[in-house]
Amino acid sequence: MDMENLIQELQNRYKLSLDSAEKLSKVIEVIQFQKGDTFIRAGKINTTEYLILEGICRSFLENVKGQEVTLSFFNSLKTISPNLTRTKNLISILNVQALTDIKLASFPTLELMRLMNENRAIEMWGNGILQKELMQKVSKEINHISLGAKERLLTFRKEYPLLENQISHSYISSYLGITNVSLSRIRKEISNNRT
Amino acid sequence: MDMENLIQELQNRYKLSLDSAEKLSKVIEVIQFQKGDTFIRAGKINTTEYLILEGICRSFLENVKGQEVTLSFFNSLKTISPNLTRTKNLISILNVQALTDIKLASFPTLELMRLMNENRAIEMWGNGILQKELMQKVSKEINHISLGAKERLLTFRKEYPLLENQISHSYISSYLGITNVSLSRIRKEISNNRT
DNA sequence: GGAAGTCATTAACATTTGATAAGAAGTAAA
DNA sequence: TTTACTTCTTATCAAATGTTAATGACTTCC
Repeated sequence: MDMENLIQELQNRYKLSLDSAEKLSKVIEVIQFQKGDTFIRAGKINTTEYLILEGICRSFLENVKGQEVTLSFFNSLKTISPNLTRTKNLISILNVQALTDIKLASFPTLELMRLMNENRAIEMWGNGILQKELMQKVSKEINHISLGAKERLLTFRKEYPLLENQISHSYISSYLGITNVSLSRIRKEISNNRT
Repeated sequence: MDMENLIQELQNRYKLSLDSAEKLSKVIEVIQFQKGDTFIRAGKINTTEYLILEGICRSFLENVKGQEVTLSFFNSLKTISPNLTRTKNLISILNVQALTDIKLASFPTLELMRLMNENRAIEMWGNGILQKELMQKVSKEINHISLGAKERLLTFRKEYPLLENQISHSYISSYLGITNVSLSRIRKEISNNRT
């Protein structure tokens, strides 16, 4: 993505004036991580906004048994905001990890808030992100309760097309809440039925 | 609950001054519903906050198969989750139903907002409760993915003590994501092991 | 008190998913 | 190319959960 497109993206995404978007673009730092890197950690302070330019990430947490549970995936042009991950005191409650080599546009949340200027706008922006996330969670919860593993995989494919061929399947199974072996079995069942 | 306690409850819950809490208490309307009544409906406008004085409610939604999925329970002296967390553009995104005869203290969300502004008590109050709600959802999601039905029932019992003896079990099974028959079987297993 | 209805339990069987282990396919390093 | 390593697949068996149906307990209504 070139600079002009990026500025337009910022304008749309954060409802900024052209002027503000240009200012924001000046403080943007493009950073890269390697496949496997966990760049936001639960329990650590996180005050940076990320826009994915290339690659795929996941958010995850450990359960009581020490297994990692994948909560959601982020791919190109998705944002990862501290609004999603942090508590009041700026501490992140979840981990975010690169599943491929990734390139991110990053900038301090504070800078964005400064440019948004009005408190009302900042609050609505943050609330909007959270509300959207909540609705997604409700939807995932209902899916998970109502559907069997096979149907959940089909739903996953609709929601994240292509992803199944781009990342390790263990992340997908921990997202679906099944074992790797079950995932493999279900993949086979589905492909057999499609014949 | 007498008026004095109610006012104190409002103060704590919404971080209002005594004065503001008293003002709020003046616009409170106490309403009653019968067991089974669904008094907040998905898709309908809702602009009201509720505090449960007596009884038990649940929030729920229909899944694609037409079955009702219970999202959470609310019992005495809990607020039904704040309007902000269950509406989008004033439209409710879920149903709330009385599971016993209930008595509610209700007041307009707008009035609460007005009083909060007056206090300038908490900017970002909404952000805080949305985040709290989100964390609860994340926690339930991880539980549901990581634990078997028996462990989920035990978790449910810790989170909602007594509830199991006060409401129809079909609501509990639809909350846990299992069938009524499985719930009954698991109850028996647990009580046998406790011997 | 009896009849009808609802709900929880139990049983028998089917299906799904997990656990373990072994093999196959792909990838990276020597 | 060989070796080692990881990941996905496949097979077998065990455990958990769903389905269906019958029964008993309890309420409600007449």
